[in-house]
Amino acid sequence: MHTELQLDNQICFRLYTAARLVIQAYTPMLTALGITYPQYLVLMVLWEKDDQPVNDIAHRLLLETNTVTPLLQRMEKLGIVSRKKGEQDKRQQIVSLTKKGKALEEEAFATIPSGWDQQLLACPLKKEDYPRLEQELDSIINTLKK
Amino acid sequence: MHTELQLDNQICFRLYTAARLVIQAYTPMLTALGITYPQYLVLMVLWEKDDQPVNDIAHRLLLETNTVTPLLQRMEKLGIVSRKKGEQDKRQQIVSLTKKGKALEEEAFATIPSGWDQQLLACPLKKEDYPRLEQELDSIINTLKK
DNA sequence: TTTAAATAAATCGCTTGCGATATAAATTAT
DNA sequence: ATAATTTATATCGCAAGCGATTTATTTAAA
Repeated sequence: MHTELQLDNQICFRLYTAARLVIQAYTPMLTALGITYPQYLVLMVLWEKDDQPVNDIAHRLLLETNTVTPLLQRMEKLGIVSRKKGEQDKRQQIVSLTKKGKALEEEAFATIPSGWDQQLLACPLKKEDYPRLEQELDSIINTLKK
Repeated sequence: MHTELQLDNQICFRLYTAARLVIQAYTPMLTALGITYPQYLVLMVLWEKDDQPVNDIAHRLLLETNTVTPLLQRMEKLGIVSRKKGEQDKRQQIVSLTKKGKALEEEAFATIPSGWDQQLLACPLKKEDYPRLEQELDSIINTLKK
């Protein structure tokens, strides 16, 4: 019986589970908007700065282009982004928000932050605990990203 | 520009990213053992207690059986677990470690804990920070699980 | 300049994760 | 006991993730 190999001692299992459950908690709100969680992430990137090449979006999300390209293709089919070949660098695909993609920002703002607060009402984690938690997650992320 | 909808303010994005990167850090060690991360989770459950029905494994991992069943089928094909119909309750499938599945515990113990420590050498998170981090993740998990 | 190396996306194959549904066995209700 | 309900798995379809490879374009080198 190796305690290092017990599920209860695994920070990784907690991260994996917390991430899944938090995404599940977002899902009903996102489904109402017609999008998935990774699509929501792409939208947040583009709401911050429109007209970005695939690579920049992928880097911002710490994902590979072989994940992001199909994601963007699905989003294009949904009519929330458009893609066009880059002017200076023809290898690039510049991704832009459509009118529908831009409109989703207000829809998301109207439902998601408040809905999320609801979900955490019963959580013993207090508002003042979040900054440290975020910092600690960031230090894990920064240590492991290449 | 809604700050609530910025990527940098999303605890969820941090959890999602940290989980992915930590799993990526485990992957080379697991690949050497011939398994994936979710398969490793199932093995940890069975190393703790062998001969469990699918449902118990799924509950322990907070996963649905429609995720766990195919996972177990792949593990059976790999020869690390076996499944047999339950004696008392014939609806159940009792999952057991094979000799190979049991042997993997020592192999994992020999490589994974030390390999993981290596990965985090450069991480500013100190050993004494982990218990609180684990507690905070647990309170998120416990709040969101049904 | 012509070639070689690097870069940006895309494609392929496979494993997860999960909503929805189906099937079989056990439990409860009538 | 027979029917209705619940429970344990399994199956199906689709969206991610990601390793590996491919294609097009750009940059660097010979």
